[in-house]
Amino acid sequence: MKRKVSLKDIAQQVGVSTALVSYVLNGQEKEKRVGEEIASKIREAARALNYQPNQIAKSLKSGKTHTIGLIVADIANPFSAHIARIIEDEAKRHKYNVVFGSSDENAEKAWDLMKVLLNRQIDGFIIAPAEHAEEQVRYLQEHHIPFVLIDRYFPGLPANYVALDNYKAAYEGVEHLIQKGYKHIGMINFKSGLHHLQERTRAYHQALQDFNLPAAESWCREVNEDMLKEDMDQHLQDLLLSGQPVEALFLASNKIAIHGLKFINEHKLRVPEDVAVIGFDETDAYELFYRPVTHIRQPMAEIGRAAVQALLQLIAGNPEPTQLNLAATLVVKESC
Amino acid sequence: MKRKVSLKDIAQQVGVSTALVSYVLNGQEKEKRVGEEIASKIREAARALNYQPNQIAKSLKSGKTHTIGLIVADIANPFSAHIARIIEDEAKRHKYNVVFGSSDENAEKAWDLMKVLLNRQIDGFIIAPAEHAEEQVRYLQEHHIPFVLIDRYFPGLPANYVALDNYKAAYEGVEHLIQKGYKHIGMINFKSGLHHLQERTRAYHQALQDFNLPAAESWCREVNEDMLKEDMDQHLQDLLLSGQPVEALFLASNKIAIHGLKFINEHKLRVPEDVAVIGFDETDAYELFYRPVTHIRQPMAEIGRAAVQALLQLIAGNPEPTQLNLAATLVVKESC
DNA sequence: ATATTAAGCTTAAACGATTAAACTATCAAG
DNA sequence: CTTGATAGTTTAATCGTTTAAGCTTAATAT
Repeated sequence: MKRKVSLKDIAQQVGVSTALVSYVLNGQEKEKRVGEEIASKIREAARALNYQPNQIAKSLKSGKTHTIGLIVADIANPFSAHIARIIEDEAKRHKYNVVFGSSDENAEKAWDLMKVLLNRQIDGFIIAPAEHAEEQVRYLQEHHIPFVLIDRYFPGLPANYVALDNYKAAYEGVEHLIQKGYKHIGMINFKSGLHHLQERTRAYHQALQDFNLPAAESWCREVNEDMLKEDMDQHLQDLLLSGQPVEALFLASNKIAIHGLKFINEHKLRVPEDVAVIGFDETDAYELFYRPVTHIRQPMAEIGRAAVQALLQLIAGNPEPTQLNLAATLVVKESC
Repeated sequence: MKRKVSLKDIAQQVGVSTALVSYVLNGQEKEKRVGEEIASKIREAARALNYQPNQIAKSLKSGKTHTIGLIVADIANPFSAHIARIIEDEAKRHKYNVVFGSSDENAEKAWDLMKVLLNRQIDGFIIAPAEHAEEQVRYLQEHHIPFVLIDRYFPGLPANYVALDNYKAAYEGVEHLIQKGYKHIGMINFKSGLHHLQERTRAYHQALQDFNLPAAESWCREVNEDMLKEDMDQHLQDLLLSGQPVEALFLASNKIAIHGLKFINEHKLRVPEDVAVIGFDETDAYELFYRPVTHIRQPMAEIGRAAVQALLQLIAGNPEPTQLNLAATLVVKESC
């Protein structure tokens, strides 16, 4: 790589010290009263040499990198990709960059990633924490490193977060099924200690109870992320093809829903006649399924923007707590 | 943020110079013959203080950041997200990090991004170039900045790239339709000057000609990326619902295919009876459509890995040219 | 006894920028 | 003719590392 043009080169060319060059190029010529003539010579030379400041050097001096570290749960999930993009855009609006990592729902990997990003002196974090990532959160707090959690948080561990009101969102979803007249309602969720997922299950149970509907334990199933297909097939078999199939199914995430819809296709079940479906999050699949799927949509743009804004506040030294549980939207289509 | 522990702190604690600390922590104690005792004291102190080297300072010194700049065309497209993830993983295997940007198919934005990343002293680029990005490529060449193009390249502009053999891939797709007995075959592609897209159209025409099939100009349509829905609806209306509809449709990208499938759903057309479909790239949609969609799959993992490996070669100073046109796989399902 | 070598450590410059402090020249006021 | 202010510039330290070169001290060879 051709050696880059530095302040020194400009200084030499114009015949001044690097200090002057720095002042001029940072628009401090007034405060530091740099001579008109010299100033324009410097600007001229900078342009001629196509000077590009070395951000590494700048960062070393200032301790600021104007960079946000983003750790998402699984970049292969469109949810993560979408929110990453929003965060990138919002950050860019504020002249911040984003560097990325995916923890793949693995606290260990998330920890490594955090270390790597910290060594790169990022100014703060936006993190979708994995299960068992409490220690990580505490580390950040103890070291006074600005961060905002998104999508998930740990109820026992006060921290800034921007998330969904998962209980309310799920409740409304189940309520919708109930109002449509379904009585035997099943649910599939991830088996996970993550609070935001548990809230969805809690809402499901509560809604059934509030409306005095029958609730069999066997109607609420949990699948392992790492053997999703096998688990899904097993549970769907039980729920949909057994002697007493459920009439409606609440699928508590986009990945779960995708598998569910595939299963339904494969077994030529009719939606909503054989089984009504309601999904969570977004995926092309919902619109593309032969009967577009009613689903619970998260306010992605709001989450992303609020997270960036909260983080930048923190970085600026403004410790206003941000703890948002935003509302979801029920998108009614034809699947129930 | 609490001030971080530096080499100096360790040096002070142990009572030696920073040089020794640096040697020990970089495993040069043998070459630089550091005393056994001191060395272990240094390691001890480093652990006790939880020393994390400041990568910014390291980079400033070495001129290396161990970071690859990745510019994808549109991070919202699963194609980009997927390849980004593969590149990230592969880079990580080689102890490299990846910083990201999305050009949103806009050469201007790509240029800005490149400047930003360059100022951060990334060691090299992997770029999916936007249309009209030739100047950018030339800039990189002139400045001897290591880079590898992916997915697309400019035929007139020799550069390293890892891409698909789009002509062959598309030809095989159309050939498949022909062998299935379809005679009136339409195609929808993006209106774009990008070579890789044009190759798909060229293959379509050539295949029809080679097999002596009728080819009406009006069967090959082009849509604008920025008004995709409107254009698609218009053309699909013409192709599928006119007096003389086509029997089969080659949809030349995942986004185009998704819109196409939605249209087909909305208008209750039967696949493949009313219209056979073949898609390009990957999307959940293909598996999820009520009749799983035959499609042309790109070897994502190979592309990503080859690109990283080629780039690291370049960075290491090894100027072997890499110009790969990899083969696609025809994934046969039930849509034709 | 003297030179040589090796071991074990420190010094200081360098990377590229920022910035407080010092310096010089010019001019005005007392 | 001082003194002081002002404008315009340079000097040098600093951020946290790396690393060539230099410095001791002790051991070994001649």
